[in-house]
Amino acid sequence: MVETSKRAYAGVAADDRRTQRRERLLLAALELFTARGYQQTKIVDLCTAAGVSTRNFYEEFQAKEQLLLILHGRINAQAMHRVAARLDEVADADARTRISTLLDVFIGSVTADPRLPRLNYVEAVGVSADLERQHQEWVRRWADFIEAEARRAAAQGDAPDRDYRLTAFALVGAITGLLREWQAHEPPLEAAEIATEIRELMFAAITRPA
Amino acid sequence: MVETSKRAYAGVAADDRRTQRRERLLLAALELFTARGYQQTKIVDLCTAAGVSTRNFYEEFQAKEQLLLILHGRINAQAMHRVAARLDEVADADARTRISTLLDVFIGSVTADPRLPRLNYVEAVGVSADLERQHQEWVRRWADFIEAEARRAAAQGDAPDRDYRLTAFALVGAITGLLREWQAHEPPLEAAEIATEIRELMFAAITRPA
DNA sequence: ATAATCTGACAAGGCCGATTACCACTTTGT
DNA sequence: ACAAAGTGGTAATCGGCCTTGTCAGATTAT
Repeated sequence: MVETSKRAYAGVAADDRRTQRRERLLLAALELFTARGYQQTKIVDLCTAAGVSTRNFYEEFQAKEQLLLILHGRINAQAMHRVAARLDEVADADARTRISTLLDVFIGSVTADPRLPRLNYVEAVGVSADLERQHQEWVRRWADFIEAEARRAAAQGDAPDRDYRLTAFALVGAITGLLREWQAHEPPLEAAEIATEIRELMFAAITRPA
Repeated sequence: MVETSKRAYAGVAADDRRTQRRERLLLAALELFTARGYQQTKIVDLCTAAGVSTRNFYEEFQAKEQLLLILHGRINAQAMHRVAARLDEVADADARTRISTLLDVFIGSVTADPRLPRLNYVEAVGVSADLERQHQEWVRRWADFIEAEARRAAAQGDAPDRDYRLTAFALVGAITGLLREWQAHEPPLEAAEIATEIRELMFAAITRPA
């Protein structure tokens, strides 16, 4: 498809320049998709903002949707990576501590930049079947995560022993909904209050009598 | 813009035929938007499915988006109307009964046809600024509703006296998330189980200690 | 220095779909 | 029955934007 370049150019290896262009295009996509909307963003706009030519665009990506898929995946993957890493550090803490940690890290990761929840919970919705599949896959993973914590709490006697599948889905929805609201609400909501609300809600949901 | 017709035609008043065409177009829109996706649905597709000409389309609507706005508004309005009516019937019941009623009616109304949640929670997301505004407006109304029930529960001593604003938003998100999952999940989820989960979650969220 | 190679800007081609002009046909009032 | 008015389908127009071809200039190896 794209020929591999043979030699360095402008002092930088060709591959390096290509990855730089990729990143600049992804950056521009995050900015424009969330500012004007995904549909409203034209490929020329992306290229102008990224400082590359339309020709370059097609050397790196097949279509606009690919940018959205990559960004959506990255945002989720980065958040999950951070959460998992942090949870490892509190491996043998009690349920309440672990759940608090999980949520603080997640909310912190996604509210660091308002464009992140905007992209994931607004712009990336209903775009294509592929994107819907990817969304569902991530919802499943997050639900697995929450379910595992609930089971852990149950094993420690802090929660009843029951099926937490739907509870996990509901909690993912609650988080998503609050973050979608957060990035659009006027006047602005406090990220810290969102985190508190979610923490209390999740704790109540898990410890409620079966 | 559109001239008012002066006299009856084909045995039916012109206005009647127009409203019939409107309804057929809206029906076709609900079907096609949820089956192929909003963006993928072309105006000619709508006209073919509804059995009207493209000419007729522009006599009734300014643009495709208007159909989406109307459908989105209708689905919400109808659900809210049913919920409100039903809640009036149990005006002096206890908090638990009222919340159960609220949720059963709502979930029942929206899961009666899988296309409804699909349209409202997938296809109508991130389409335009107008639609986002309308979405936010409905989220606000539903949150008001839930908040009012929570306050009522607090007044009856069934829940602590605190600020329920964020809890209400979170619960709207939980419902939305579960319904979005419901309409896409393979194998299918049971609407009744969704209703149960939401009921217990909401009850736990409201009665949790402040 | 020069040929070979690579790069990026520009613009033209081409497609798709929204919008409207036209016109043949149907219905109604006299 | 006939003229006036209303109607709806077809097809042509129009514009936007994705996609790729071209070419002049920059860079490198010999």
